[in-house]
Amino acid sequence: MPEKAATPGRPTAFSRDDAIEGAMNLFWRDGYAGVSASDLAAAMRIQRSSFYNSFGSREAVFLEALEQYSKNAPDKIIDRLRPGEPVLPAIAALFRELCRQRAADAEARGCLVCNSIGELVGVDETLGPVLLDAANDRIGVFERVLGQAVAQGELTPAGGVANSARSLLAFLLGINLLSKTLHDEQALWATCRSFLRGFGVPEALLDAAS
Amino acid sequence: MPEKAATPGRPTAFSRDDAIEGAMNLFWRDGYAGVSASDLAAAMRIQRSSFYNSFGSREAVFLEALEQYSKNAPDKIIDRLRPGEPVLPAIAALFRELCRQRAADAEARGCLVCNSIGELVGVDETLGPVLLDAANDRIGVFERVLGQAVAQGELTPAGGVANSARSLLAFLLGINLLSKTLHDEQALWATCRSFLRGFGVPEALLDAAS
DNA sequence: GGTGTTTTGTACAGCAATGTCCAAAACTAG
DNA sequence: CTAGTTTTGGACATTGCTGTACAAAACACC
Repeated sequence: MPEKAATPGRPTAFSRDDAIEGAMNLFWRDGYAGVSASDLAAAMRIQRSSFYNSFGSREAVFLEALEQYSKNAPDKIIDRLRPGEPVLPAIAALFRELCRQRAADAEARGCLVCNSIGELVGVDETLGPVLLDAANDRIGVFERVLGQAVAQGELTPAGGVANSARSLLAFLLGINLLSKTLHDEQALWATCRSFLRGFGVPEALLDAAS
Repeated sequence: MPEKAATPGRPTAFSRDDAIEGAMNLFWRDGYAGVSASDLAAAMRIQRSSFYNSFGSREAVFLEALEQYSKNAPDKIIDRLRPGEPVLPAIAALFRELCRQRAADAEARGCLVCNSIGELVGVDETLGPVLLDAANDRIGVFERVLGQAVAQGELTPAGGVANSARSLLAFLLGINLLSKTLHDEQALWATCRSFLRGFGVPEALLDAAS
């Protein structure tokens, strides 16, 4: 029961969740380096002192924003896949939904995680490894579900499951980047179809996802 | 004959080409926002005033650095393709060489153009459109050579040449991003092979490129 | 050697970001 | 009402970056 926890002291004048949401949208559009503590405080409509008091640092907020982002990311379709469930329709649905969301974003911000990998891996001492782990986790998930697909007879990847998983992630990263320059949903989806066909997804499943 | 052009006035105490090269390496590793005019001047081993005098702005140097980068980029293999020449071996060679270069980079900086697209498109008023054009140009080149491949009977892309070109670019962008987190050359190449196989490149050509 | 031209070193003022500090405010518990 | 706790608004000093200005330096040409 998450009632108001009856904390002592003066209550915060802002919703923490809304603040993180606002921070996430800023990072998403302008990147980590492009957002200052002042920007964050302004977006949260609080003073900088309150910001430092409640969050500690830009870094900490970024990590919370990343978690917030991951909760609503299109990839959840894959994460939720149970043994026995068909895999390929979920993969097709993932890309279909991705195209929808990326094209619907008027600011064409792409994917927060992909953007951050490009910006921070190898550059930021603390955040870099976090994003590296995120990438590797995703490869792990893909390997798992692709293994499941093979076991269920949906797929026969010639180069092995591990390489298929990595190439799937590479294309996913790429389409997210490409969505910054290509805003037409149908063109994005047609591009994904082209890839997925070669990947081994039957035409009928692609049609079904359309 | 590019002799010393016998200019009037005091000669510059630094090599402009070396300076651009140094700037490029900085932008490559730290991104556009991560490099200040002071950083650039320091890397060029000149004063900031000389920097402003010779280059004008960070933006101008970045554009020159981009051109410098493009001259040595792995994609040149494709640009140089002539009508009549086989296309698929060149594509395989492109990715093979890409894996080599990305894995050889101890700093794992990925691709300058890809990084910059992620950082600047939709964010920077001036540089964003430049990078957008670069992406579209690349799609154009891919369309052209894929059309050539079809005409020469090397390939039969089911979804059409345009979508194949875009998916090729998407994967290229993705593998460049992925190379920031995956430094093993063989793993990268195996990932590319997995993609290229689905793309329609015969196994024999992939073996030949290895 | 003198003149004209361009780079160089140094300095300057303006601006924005950072992190910290503190008194006042707003609430809870007793 | 009082005591304890936490947030808030505002202020502070520090730092780094920006763009410009200017005199001195280093060259070409005549």
